Amino acid sequence: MPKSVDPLERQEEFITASWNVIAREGLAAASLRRVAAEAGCTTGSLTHYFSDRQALLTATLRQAHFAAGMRMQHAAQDASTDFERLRAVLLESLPLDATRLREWKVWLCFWGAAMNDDELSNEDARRYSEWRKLLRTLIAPLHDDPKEESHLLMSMIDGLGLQLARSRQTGAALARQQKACAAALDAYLTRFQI
Amino acid sequence: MPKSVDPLERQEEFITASWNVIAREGLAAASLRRVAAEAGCTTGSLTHYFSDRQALLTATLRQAHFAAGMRMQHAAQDASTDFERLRAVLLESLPLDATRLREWKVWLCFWGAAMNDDELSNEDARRYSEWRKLLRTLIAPLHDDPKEESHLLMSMIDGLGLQLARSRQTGAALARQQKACAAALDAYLTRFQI
DNA sequence: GTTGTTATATAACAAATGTTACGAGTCAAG
DNA sequence: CTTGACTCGTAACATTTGTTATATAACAAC
Repeated sequence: MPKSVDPLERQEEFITASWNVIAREGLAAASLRRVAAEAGCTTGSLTHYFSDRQALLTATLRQAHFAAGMRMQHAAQDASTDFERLRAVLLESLPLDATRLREWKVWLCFWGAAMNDDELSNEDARRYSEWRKLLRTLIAPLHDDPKEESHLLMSMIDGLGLQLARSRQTGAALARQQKACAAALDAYLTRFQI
Repeated sequence: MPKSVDPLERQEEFITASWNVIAREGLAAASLRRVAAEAGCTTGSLTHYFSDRQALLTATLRQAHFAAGMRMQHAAQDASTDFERLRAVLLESLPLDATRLREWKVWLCFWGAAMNDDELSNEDARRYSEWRKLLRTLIAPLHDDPKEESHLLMSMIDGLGLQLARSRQTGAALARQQKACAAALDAYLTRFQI
């Protein structure tokens, strides 16, 4: 009956477009018209797949969280020891390359918006809860107080990531700062005898 | 000649109004009309003191940074030892009461906006630089590598503060979380032998 | 009291936004 | 070939926004 289009695939196209607009121009710039233009069509198509601007933004954040979660899972797979598994996931979570840096910057925009948006706040809380759970699982075999340990470690990761996300450095200076953050993480792990 | 009004005082009234609107309804809601209404007047008066919306927001962030800086300075004063001075400043920097929690939430909004706003980004960078400088000064007499030490410590503070700012807890649960963060800071200081 | 500067309100303007409705086009099922 | 569901572009709508201009009111200097 219909035109042969995979709705799921089409939705993801719009989500990608939305993500790119937000990364390049900020959350406020992600209007329906702007996102539709980025996807190469008009609002008519966009509103056919997302009832609301709200729905589009929520789906965009959710998709990003899902992708990040998959990356974490993948990072945990090829590691021989418990410690190496934890370290691999932590390093994967930091914005140490361009893609993840962009991701952190977009997250930062969403965190600000989530202050006054229940849907975004819920999606944020869900991701946060899963991340905390994963961290506790990874720390459990390494420490006898995984709760406090993961609390501190999660805060450290957030702080290091936030620093890089807010940084205005580019090129070599940025790369140096990213290296310093990775080194800081290792220093933390060493001195905390994890 | 003029109507007897202290321009500086009037500006601060608008800055306070802007701050309150942002804290309550988010950065996007801080339109000229909304801020003017919060201050009990119309845009005519507001634009008389701030040429732009940009100027208003930048001034709002700058004022908040100034106030926070003063608080830090004050917290450092009544401390007997170097360690106590550091600890007092760190505790003052965390969102451990309603006022500072509000402050962190607003900052989070501004950080997101600063991703695509050079003026806000500059003001953010200035504050960040001063905060790092203060931390290094406070750590210097306590540790032989104040640079790396302050880097880790600053990240930890950012992470703990961010966690509280993003938290949706209220009432007793929030108070518990705030206590846990203060305790986590102390645990960090102890185990890092600072 | 006259004058000139300042403070503020009102209003207008174009631009942009979210949302909704409508219509044309597309393609598979019958 | 016809029918009908799905896709999507066009367009209209009321709101809201930043910005600017203008007019009125207040008040100090003289």
